[in-house]
Parts: sequence; structure tokens; C-alpha cells
Amino acid sequence: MTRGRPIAFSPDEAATAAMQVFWARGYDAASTRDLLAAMHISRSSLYQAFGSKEQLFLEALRRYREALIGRLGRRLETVPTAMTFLEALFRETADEAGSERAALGCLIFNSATELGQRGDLPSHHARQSLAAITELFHLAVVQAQREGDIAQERDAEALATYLTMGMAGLRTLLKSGADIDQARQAVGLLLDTLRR
Amino acid sequence: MTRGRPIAFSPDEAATAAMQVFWARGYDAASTRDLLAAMHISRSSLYQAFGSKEQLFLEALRRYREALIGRLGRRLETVPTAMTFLEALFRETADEAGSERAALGCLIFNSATELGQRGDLPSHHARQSLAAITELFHLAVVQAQREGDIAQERDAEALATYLTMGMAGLRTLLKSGADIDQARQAVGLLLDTLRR
DNA sequence: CGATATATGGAACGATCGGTCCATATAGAG
DNA sequence: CTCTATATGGACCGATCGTTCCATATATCG
Repeated sequence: MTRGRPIAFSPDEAATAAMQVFWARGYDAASTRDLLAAMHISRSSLYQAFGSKEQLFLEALRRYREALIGRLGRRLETVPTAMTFLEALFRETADEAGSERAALGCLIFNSATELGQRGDLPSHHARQSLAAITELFHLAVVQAQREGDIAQERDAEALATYLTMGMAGLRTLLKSGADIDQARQAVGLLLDTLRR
Repeated sequence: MTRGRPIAFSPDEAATAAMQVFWARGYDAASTRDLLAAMHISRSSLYQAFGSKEQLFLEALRRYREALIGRLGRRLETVPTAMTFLEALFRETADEAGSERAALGCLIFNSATELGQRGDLPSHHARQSLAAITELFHLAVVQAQREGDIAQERDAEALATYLTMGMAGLRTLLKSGADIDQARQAVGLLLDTLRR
């Protein structure tokens, strides 16, 4: 079937490595040389397989988003109640305070803040990814309403936006070195709003 | 007294112009050429007067912080109650949704997210500036407690951190194109927490 | 008037950027 | 085996980065 020399690396692993570089350094600050080193491929292979730095980023962001939303979506189905899902998610994030993981943040929030105002494809995809997070929060809120943990008459869309805002703010706090007590207290107040 | 050729520009105006460039483009993305064009001075004058791009940024951030904190602090003293101050601040920010002003964001939150994880001077000053915002919120919360709008037994520090988190999240929402209704609803929920 | 000290404009520097190009390697097809 | 098609390594490109340097302009001091 296929002719010519076969690929000598796993595009999957390479894309994952690229994702980690974009995650740690940001879109602009991640140089193609950084990416090549992490992906363990040559410059030719990068451009052959992914086209450009921009397209590679879109692929990396897509993978991150699908992995995150997929993982959280599955967890939402597994967990006893949607309310415990939301509580655990925010509390676990708060507990990252001070760690290297906290300094990394979330690729989606990182990208939304870095690229939010540009009009290019990366900016558009970052916004869409943020919207996907809000959608997931919306699912969780609606489920919590069904389960009786959030009053039916409350606006699920507004609560979902509020949770996205809270997570974005929490990520900012963690990135600027908030300690674990500060993060936990702020998250506690955030979650109080859900029950009212 | 002084010898030699006198300066031909206002360092004050030049620093203000630089601040606006850093505000709009971010620290890394603001090139010295961008800065020179906005400041209307020559490359030599920039390095003569400010030393380096890094020092110029520190000066710009300092001016922004002092102007912001000063303005808000004065407003807090002028306004009828601290609670109305907080409400007006968040509601007015939400109402920026969709505007160019919203796309700009706040230099302090922008810098905290861009530089939060680096160990250099700009990073350190960005964190300090974020802490200054939390301090202002703390002042407002304590005053609101004195004025009877927030219960005395509530943790003023935790509420201050919560407000900083909320403003950071709101800025992120605005940067990623949230519309005015979303922003207003999220802010409404945020402010509900103050009264509980 | 020099003499001196600072400011300015702009050329130039080495480093790094994303991307291209080409010679070479390596597979399958006939 | 030859032919063909794709992959790879790495030199190279022009653009841009922050910064330095130097000749020149412009002020004050004696």
C-alpha cells in the first residue's frame, strides 16, 4: 500500500510531548526548538507531520481539551452526586497550592488568558475550550439540580459561568503563589454559593 | 548645577506610554521597538533613562499599581459604604464586557498570569501587586463589617482572597469574550457571597 | 570663548525566532 | 536488483529580539 520510508516516531507521543511544552511555557514562549527537543524528532519531521507551530498547538490543545473533558465527564458519571464531583474538583485544585502542578495551571485557562484577545485560530480554539469547560459545569449543575443538591429554580447557566469564573480565578491565585489555606478558604466560599 | 545636554522628553509621559504598551501586549510580547514608538524617544534615551526593558516594566507596573490602588482607595473613602464600593467595582467591570477595555484587562492580573511562575523580578513584582489588590479588598471588607453590611464573625482575609479570585476570574471571562449578561450574572452570584 | 558632561539618533551586534530546502536514508512495489 | 515515494537530519533563510556603541548635538561651567 504505502510507499516510501515509514515514520520513525509515534505522532501520538510527539503531540503529547508538544502539549506539555505548550502547557509549561505558553504558546508564544514555546519555541520550535523547545518543541523539537521534547518531541525527540527533527525539524523536518515536525513540519512534515504537523505543518506549523500553530497547527501543532491546535492539535495539542485539542488533545488536552478532549482528555480533560473526557476524564471529568467520566468522573461526573461515576461519582455519587454531581455536587460531590464539583466539591472534589475545586478542593483538589485548591490543594495543589504551592506545588509544581499549581505553577503549571491548566492549558485551557493559560491559553484563554494569553490568546483571548487575538483574532487568530489559537485564540478561537482557546475560547472554545473554555466554553467546553463551562458546558461541563452546566451538565454538573443540572445534574445536581436533578439530585436535589441545587434548587431547581436557580439559573444553571449562570451558575456554570460562575464556576468557570471561579476556576479561572483559582488558577490565577495558584499561579501567583497563594498558599493552601488561602486557596481552600476561597474555594469554600465559592462552593457555598452552590447551596446558597 | 547640572551639566550636559538636558533631557528632551518627559520621563513621566514616556513611562506612562510604556505602561500602556505593556498593558496591551504583555511583558514578553511588548518589543522595545513597540515601546520606542509609543514613547516617542530614541533607543539610546530609553536605555539611558530606564536601564533595560525589565526595569522599564517594573517602573510601568509600579505606576499602574499606585494609580489603581490610589484611585480605588480614594473611592473607598468617598463612597457611602464599602459594600456599595465593592458592588459598583464588580458591576462596572462586568459591564465592560465586549469592549476594547475588557480585552485589555488589568495590567496586574495580566502580569500575574503571564509571569506568575517565573522567578525573576517582574514575576515578583506582579505577585506583590496582586497582593496589594487583596489588601485593598481586605480594607473594604473590614470597613463593610464595621458598617454592618458584612457579619463581624466572617473571615475578612478569606473574603478578600475570594474577591481577588473573583476579579481574576472575571477578567479571564471578559478576555475570552464573555457577553455582558454572563458577566453580570456571575458577578451577581459573586456578590451574594458577601452578604451570605 | 573653550572645556566638559549628558542626551540623542541610528548603525550594528550576537542570539534567537519560525520556516524552508536539499541531500540522504529507508521503506515498499515491480 | 531498480524505481519510487516518503522521512529525516541539519544547514540555512530573512526577520526580529534586547542591547551596545559611537559619532554628534546641546546644554552648563570656568
